[in-house]
Amino acid sequence: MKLLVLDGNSILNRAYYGIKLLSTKDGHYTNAIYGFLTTLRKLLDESSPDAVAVAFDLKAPTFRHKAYDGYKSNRKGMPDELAGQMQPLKDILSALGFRIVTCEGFEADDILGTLAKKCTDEGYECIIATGDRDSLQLVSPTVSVRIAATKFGKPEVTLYDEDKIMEVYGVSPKQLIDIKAIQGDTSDCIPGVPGIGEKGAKDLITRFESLDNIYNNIDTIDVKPGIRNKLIAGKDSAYLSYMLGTINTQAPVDTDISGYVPSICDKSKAAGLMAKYELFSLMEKWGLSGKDIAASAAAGMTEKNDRALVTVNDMPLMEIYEQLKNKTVDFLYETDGEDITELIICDGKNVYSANSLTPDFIGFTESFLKDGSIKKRTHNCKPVFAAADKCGYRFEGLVFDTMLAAYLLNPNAPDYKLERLFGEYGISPFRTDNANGMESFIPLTDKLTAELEDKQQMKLLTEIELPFAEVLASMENIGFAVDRQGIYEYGESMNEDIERLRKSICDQVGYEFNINSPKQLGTALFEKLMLPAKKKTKSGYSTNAEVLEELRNVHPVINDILEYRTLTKLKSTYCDGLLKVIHPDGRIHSSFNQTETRTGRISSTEPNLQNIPVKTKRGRELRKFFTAKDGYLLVDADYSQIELRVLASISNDINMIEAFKENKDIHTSTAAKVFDLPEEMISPSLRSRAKAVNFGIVYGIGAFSLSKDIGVTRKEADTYIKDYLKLYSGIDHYMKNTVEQAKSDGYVTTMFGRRRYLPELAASNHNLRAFGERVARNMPIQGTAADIIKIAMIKVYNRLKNEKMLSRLILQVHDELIVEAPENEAEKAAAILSEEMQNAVNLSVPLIADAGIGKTWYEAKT
DNA sequence: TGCGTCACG
DNA sequence: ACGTACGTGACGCAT
Repeated sequence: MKLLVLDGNSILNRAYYGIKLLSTKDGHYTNAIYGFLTTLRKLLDESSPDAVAVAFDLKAPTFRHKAYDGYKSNRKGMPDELAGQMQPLKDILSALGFRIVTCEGFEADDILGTLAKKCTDEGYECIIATGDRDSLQLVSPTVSVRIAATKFGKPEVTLYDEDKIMEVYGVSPKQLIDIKAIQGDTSDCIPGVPGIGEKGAKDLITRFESLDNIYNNIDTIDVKPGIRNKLIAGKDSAYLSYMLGTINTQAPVDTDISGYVPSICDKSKAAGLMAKYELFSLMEKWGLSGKDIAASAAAGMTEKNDRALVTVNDMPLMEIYEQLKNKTVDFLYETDGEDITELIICDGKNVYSANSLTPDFIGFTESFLKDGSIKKRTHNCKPVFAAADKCGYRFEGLVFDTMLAAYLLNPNAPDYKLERLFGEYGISPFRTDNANGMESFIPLTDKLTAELEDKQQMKLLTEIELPFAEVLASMENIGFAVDRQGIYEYGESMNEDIERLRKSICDQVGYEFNINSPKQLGTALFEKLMLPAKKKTKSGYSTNAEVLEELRNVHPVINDILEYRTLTKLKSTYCDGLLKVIHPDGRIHSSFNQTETRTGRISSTEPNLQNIPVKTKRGRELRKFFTAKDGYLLVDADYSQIELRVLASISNDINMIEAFKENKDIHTSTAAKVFDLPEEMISPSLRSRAKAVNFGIVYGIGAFSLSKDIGVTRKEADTYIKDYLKLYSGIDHYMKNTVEQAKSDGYVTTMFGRRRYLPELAASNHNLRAFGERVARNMPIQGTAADIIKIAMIKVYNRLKNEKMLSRLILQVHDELIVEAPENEAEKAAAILSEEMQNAVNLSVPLIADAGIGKTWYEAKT
């Protein structure tokens, strides 16, 4: 018989602090549960015990042995985010078949000790798993301790047997109590002998074996007089500490070890609970499947899945098409990145499948996709739009997309893979043939539809995200023409300068090193050259531009390093990086991700075309190599101050609305108000301070950061903010109101109903909560602006198609749109672009978007 | 793989 | 008492 005993509290604690906060979409924290269960799984796999007991402290304050007032009084209570995970964990453990042991008046440690002793008495093996080292004293030839920690989200277990303890501590397990009796332990309020610490205690016990030995021979042992005096003075404390430090082995718990053999796992209950807490990755590890979730439907926990679908084989594809006309269907597909290679279509009863080997597949696919009378629901529609676009027709009749729907319901999710969504929404995913893929997909679409309707987000899906996917697909297909030779030569032209700077820097430092390594650079600057180090990072000195900027006048090498950084960044990320992704057609086809950001913006990857340099002269040069193809021009328009205009509108602030209605320069206008000067008196420096405040407001602001940004004292920055919020009292009111609302709802929304859940607002950690409050203030602004430009893009895209123009949208950079237009269409495209951008939505302030035209991005950007 | 850094809105 | 503005992606280094 082999017993595994866990110290539940300490393992839960380690798991909590070892894994970043995870939470379900409705804000329930789950990181500690996750960590505990992965640790337990690892322990079971490693030691295959016959019986398992999980010991927990009871909530009530507990005292070991006789009451002692100071005992554990300085231990902080556990944070709410952890406390809330305790009961769900116990429920899951019970469902998995494990027995939980608690004991009034005794700590988990005592339960471990009691069960370990019983095992020893019975001749059983006992494995203790715990997060802290108090239990090491229990180790014996048949009792081992496994110290469990969670590092980087992964469980780590270290085995401590008698040899290992001797190796690490140089004493036997029992002597650890003697050491602790002298050394004390502040976290457990064990006083020890005042004045003797870890080293002294260890030395004494190594030499004299035990506390008793020391005190029995206190006058004769070979120690310094100071130590002897401290020992004599601390004798009572030492023996009290010995008692406090000794784990009780007589706790009144059930010591019938056979009673801890796990009972049969209640699979549906366990699966239901894991689904409830969205711990899908754990389910597989615990041998639970989608069937178990389905089984938990009986308990009302998850969706039941009892559709009977009929797989239809051998029907000619065109007959299938006839069958589908005017119906609403669900379909799933495969692509090779270019064409659609497989289609599985279900009309609610029959499942039809076809692939590129089926006769007439291409013709069927086109008929099916472009027939708007067939209403379609799918998962991840963008590649379908892209495939249709490549074949020269439009994909029509799309009414639902589970990927986009799930993103709208919760933009915080780790991904939107179908498999994960089946789990999250409690639907059996684990049957593999085509028809049964549908059996899962149909209830998923039904469930997501109901949730979107419940949250009034259906319009957001059908009027924004679905048509927007088509726009993105088109932009990806078209791509952005570049001057390959130009980029190459630009990159080559930097080589000399980079090498010159590298030499100069190494010369000045005095030895050769890799300037690209922040670690080596830190050593060179702050140890070799002895420059004053300002900030530190986790792994050493900080060497970022902000730090270096302050050292500019301290040493001439700094200038060279800053320039070296700029040039190598341009070379590696932009020249080398872009050259790698130019397609044979001479164009760059970035991917636009529609489900990546928490705010509703899109992101751009491989390459990222949303961060092409513009701020510095040298960087901006790169934009001369982003061009229109022969006979075409680029048309570029960007919104002026869209976020502040959105803020003015949603906060309904009269002063800011007024400023925008009069089409004033908002930063000058703000400066005039905050500094109480006429607008003509506003210097560039005052304007730029006001600009920083305006930005800060949008980001959720703090006086410290603002002062750092604009180089004034914290107090001054604080005054600016206060004055600002007094002047724009509507904004002040709106910000307070938004945070309050977010705290009661658990989420914030944009003007168009896009949501972001903010579990951070419930955190007890001050910084995390403050972060949540800033996000609450920022997301509705950034997100509404993102909604608006999406609407504008849909309008521009359709207008260009409807007017039978050859001009096409090719890029969006958050508040900027670029169209590639035939030379003779450019003026008209520019007019359409600014018109549709300005009229995309109706705010209580005007939206302004000015367009520019040029052969390159550099020229076209106004 | 995580970190530090830096490019953009 | 505590740390310090929102949202992204790519690169090179070090582990």
